[in-house]
Amino acid sequence: MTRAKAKEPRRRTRIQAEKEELILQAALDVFSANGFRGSTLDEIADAAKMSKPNLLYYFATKEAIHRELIDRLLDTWLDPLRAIDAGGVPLEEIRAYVRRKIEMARDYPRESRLFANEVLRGAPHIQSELKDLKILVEEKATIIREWSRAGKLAECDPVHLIFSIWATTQHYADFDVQVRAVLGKRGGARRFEDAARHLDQLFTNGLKP
Amino acid sequence: MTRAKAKEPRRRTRIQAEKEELILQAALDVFSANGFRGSTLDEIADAAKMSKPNLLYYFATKEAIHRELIDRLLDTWLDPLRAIDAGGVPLEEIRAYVRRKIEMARDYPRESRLFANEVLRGAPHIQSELKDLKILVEEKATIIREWSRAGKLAECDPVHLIFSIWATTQHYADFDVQVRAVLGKRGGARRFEDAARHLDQLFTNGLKP
DNA sequence: CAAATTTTTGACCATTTGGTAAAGTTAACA
DNA sequence: TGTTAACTTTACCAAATGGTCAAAAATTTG
Repeated sequence: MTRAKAKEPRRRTRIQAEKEELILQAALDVFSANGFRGSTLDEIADAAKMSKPNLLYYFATKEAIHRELIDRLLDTWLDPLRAIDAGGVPLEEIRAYVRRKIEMARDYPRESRLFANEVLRGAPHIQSELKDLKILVEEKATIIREWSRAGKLAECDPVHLIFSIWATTQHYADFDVQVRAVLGKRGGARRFEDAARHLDQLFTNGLKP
Repeated sequence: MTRAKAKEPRRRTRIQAEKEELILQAALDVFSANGFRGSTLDEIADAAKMSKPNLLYYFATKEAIHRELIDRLLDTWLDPLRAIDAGGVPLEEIRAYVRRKIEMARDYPRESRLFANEVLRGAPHIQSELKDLKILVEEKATIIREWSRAGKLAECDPVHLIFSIWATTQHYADFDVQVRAVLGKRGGARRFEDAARHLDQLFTNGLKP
């Protein structure tokens, strides 16, 4: 007995899996560059090399595509933060977190921009996710606060510290055009290495000579 | 003799000045929240409480409104950076720059978001301005490099340091929704003060205990 | 292979979009 | 105050937009 009722939903076909992935990649390009409202189904369909009705065969609405992208994004976006280990060496844990975040900015710039776009316009689609985020941040902030209290880390506001790490690292994805314009030729491929070295130094020692 | 030729352009009327300002304020609200492509003339007209054709009497196109906003923005946006003084006390100059930038994020969040939106989507309208920016950054980077060399400041990559200052401060304007969601009640009004204190500490001393 | 199912297409639609034309209304100045 | 220029409105347009539908083409399955 393989399938009892005809009404039972068929399992996803090979074509479904392939085309859905194709669409999501195309949509990630378009949404991350133009934001939700600034993107059109025609653009996404073009980028995915299929007709608009064909695209709408796989995703019912423009919102549905966007939602799927956001869901996938948030799933992995916070992994580096989750990985902060209360049992580790405090300063090393922070430095490793910064390193992981800058690697994400380098490897997933479109995801970073998708998220930035969303938050910039008031996070209309991720209100509930922001609550989870708050909980996670508070958990890690407590760990960092303990570290400071124990003298393993300089006195600091842990939540604002996390903001600073997000800001400095994601900057290299979100403001990439500006970063490359300012760095000029020098910015070619080395920019993420240079950034990583700079941030490591900054977060560790600051600027006091 | 008050005006020689009839063809000579009349000077701006009171109504022109008022309405143009009204439109620009409305457009700043809309563009900073939705980006250029995501904003509509109808929305801007609504926000400015006038009809769309009336709005187009003052600005020929949607682009014209946006351009005027961008021009005004860039005019003052870089003042804090320009103010860095080679003759000042190095660490104090940097700290003062951070302070000025966080004040701008607090007082001009819409402008910050307008700029962020523009850069996020590849800076299509400010290519030439990015060149000026590069020149200014290089000028100030040279100063900072000298300070480091003279032992007045820790060794650092000056350009990436400027990026870090931009990122950390503008974060409070661009990601305001997220910042407030994570801080919760505590974030009410104190968030900019707390951020200023935190950043001062971070950029001065880093995290090493 | 043929039937059943999935995928793709082309033609279409209502709404929204940026923008125009022309006539009507208000304000300024002589 | 009357005329001229500035301002505002109404009605409108062509193109783009998100989305639908039915039929055709391709694929899977018995």
